[in-house]
Amino acid sequence: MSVVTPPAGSTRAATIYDVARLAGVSHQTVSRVLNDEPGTRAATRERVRAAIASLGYRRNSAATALASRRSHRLGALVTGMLESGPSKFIDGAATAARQAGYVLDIVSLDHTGRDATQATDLLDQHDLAGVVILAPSDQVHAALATWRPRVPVLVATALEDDHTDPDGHTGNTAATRAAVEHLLGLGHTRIALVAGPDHWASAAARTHAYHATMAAHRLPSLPVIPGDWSARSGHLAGHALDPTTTTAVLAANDQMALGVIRALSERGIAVPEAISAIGIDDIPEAGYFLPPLTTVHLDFHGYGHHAITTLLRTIDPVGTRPTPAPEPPRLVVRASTAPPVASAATVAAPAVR
Amino acid sequence: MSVVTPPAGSTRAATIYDVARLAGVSHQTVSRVLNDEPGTRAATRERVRAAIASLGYRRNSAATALASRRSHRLGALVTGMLESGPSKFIDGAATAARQAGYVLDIVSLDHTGRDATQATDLLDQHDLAGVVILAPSDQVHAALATWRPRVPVLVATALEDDHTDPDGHTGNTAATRAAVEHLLGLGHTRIALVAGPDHWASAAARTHAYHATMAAHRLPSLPVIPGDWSARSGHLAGHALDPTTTTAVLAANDQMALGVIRALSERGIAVPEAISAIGIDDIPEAGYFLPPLTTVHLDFHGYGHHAITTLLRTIDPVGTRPTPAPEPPRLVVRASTAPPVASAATVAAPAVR
DNA sequence: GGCCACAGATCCCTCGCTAAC
DNA sequence: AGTTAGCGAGGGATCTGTGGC
Repeated sequence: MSVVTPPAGSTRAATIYDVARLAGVSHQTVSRVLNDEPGTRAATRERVRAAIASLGYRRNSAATALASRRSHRLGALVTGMLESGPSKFIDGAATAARQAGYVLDIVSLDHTGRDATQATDLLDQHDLAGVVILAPSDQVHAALATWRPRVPVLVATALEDDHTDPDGHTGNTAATRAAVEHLLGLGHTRIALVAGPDHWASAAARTHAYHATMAAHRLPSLPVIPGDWSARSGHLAGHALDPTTTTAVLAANDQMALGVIRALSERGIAVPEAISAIGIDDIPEAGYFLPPLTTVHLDFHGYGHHAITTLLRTIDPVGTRPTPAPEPPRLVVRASTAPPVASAATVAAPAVR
Repeated sequence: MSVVTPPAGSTRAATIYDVARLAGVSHQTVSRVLNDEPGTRAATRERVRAAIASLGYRRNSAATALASRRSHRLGALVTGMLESGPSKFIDGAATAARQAGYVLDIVSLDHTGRDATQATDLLDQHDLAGVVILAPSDQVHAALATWRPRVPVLVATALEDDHTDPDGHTGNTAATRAAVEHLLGLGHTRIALVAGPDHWASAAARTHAYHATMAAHRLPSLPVIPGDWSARSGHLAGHALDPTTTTAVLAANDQMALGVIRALSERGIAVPEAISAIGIDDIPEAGYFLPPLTTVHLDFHGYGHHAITTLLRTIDPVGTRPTPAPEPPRLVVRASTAPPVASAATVAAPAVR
């Protein structure tokens, strides 16, 4: 891990004036060539291009930004980068940004929203063309409420999106519904939820969707078992589960589902024979759990990509290519779910076989 | 997922000239106050501060960068953001950058090094103070070979680091050695390796360390089983394993270890009773696998943090606080490893009990 | 009253580029 | 196609006021 510093006496970087002199044109002509503006003869353009190449000229984006009052930088205010969802989102966003010739400035924030002011200061300061906020927490929302950004802002995973929009923009609602209905379809009626942390918007959306789906099928929700996305919290939840009143568990993400399965295994409760377990997200490892986890695939990479292109479209309506829509949530049935056994567990509903 | 655009007629952002007029001083005085330079009376300074606050002034970083030829931006050229290691590394890096008042510009690159030129162009262009490269692949290295950056560059996870430095800066060597020696200590001698993709520097380092550690103990290496970091490839590897000549498996990361364990379970081979399995990385889920995975914890977050502060120290030797060193790799013994059974498996070495 | 030293504030030019003429 | 004038800041030289002798 060593730092390589460029040679100290390295010559000053070339400017458009240097290029202009070498090509025998005015600096404005160089500017025109750089920006693909009309008004230069093909021959001139070629001469300029050659000069650019021979000098190794790179445009100075600070000067460009200053003069044009535009920049090719996008900000991303991010919470929970370590979670698999957010990190895939960022990857998709960074990729989309780069494809469009932008860089993504990452400003990470913890979920408490502490230092939110410092973060928004940074964003305000660094002349960005737009900002994507992936701040799934209420507290971050609150901390950001007073912020008056000067550039277009896209808030991904906002609470309201998922509650009001039946399609669930970030897929939370649709994914949760798919999971619950899969269990319902197998014949389960006593379905427990291990929820994500309340203050995360997507956790709240999933919890909400669980209740809504159960209600839509005229089934009572079971008391929600709280979790914090981690396998550890799923493990705790799995120990708290009452196998006499529950035949299936929906964990709000795959990591918690893993913890639940391990807890049940410790208690000698077989999955899926005694209790079915299902997750949400479809992390790459989910298919290799014991048993392989039934879950709902979510296209976080696509959401990130889509967020950036959506943002870019309002910044630069003409220059932005249409973006492929993210894939809708997709149920992936593996081996952790099965029909309930006709046993004491099915207290309320008559056993159907 | 909607874009909020600031009111169209929003007033032009305040400049230092506006601040100066309001405070009744020259713009240069404002500049001094902004940069905490000496030479302003306390009373004047307060007046300027008040004007700044009342106008909501934010300095324009493009103008600052242009005029001062310095920026508060760091670039990160990143490959494999989806892997858990890199994403933690970036989180640590982004946090460290923000603490130092910098933002991290992420430019993501796929591991083939395709588009490397466009990526380095982006980096060259965006007047950065320095660049961190987390490009663990040979191909990226090759693509970058022709790049002559103008700013200090820190290459994390370079091949040579791990091979020449016994401490293994990124922990690969030390972690691998710890894993192998743990198995050795349990009495295993027939230890197989499921390797990461060759072209990743850290995979190569781990493979190298495996051979070196075996050799140091005068034990033959077993043929290396190739993998690609994924649980899927671990699963394939687990099926390829010969249980008659192998008593333990080291997987180069935890995901592959998961796949191996699942494959062995499918084949009716008990872990750890028949074959021990160990991973590297200690992902948060590792403790909840069945059985809980013995692995080596790696402080990726710390590496990222450390990379940035190391880079900043060469950029701004005085202004950078000393950084806490990343934690060294640490063996985490859980339940997937056990002494070998005295059976046919121990062909070469006499069974020790 | 004149001279100097010096902090405190100002003036002008510059950075590299875009935009209007 | 070229000329000229900014964009918003920083850097150094320069001016102003104060106090000491």
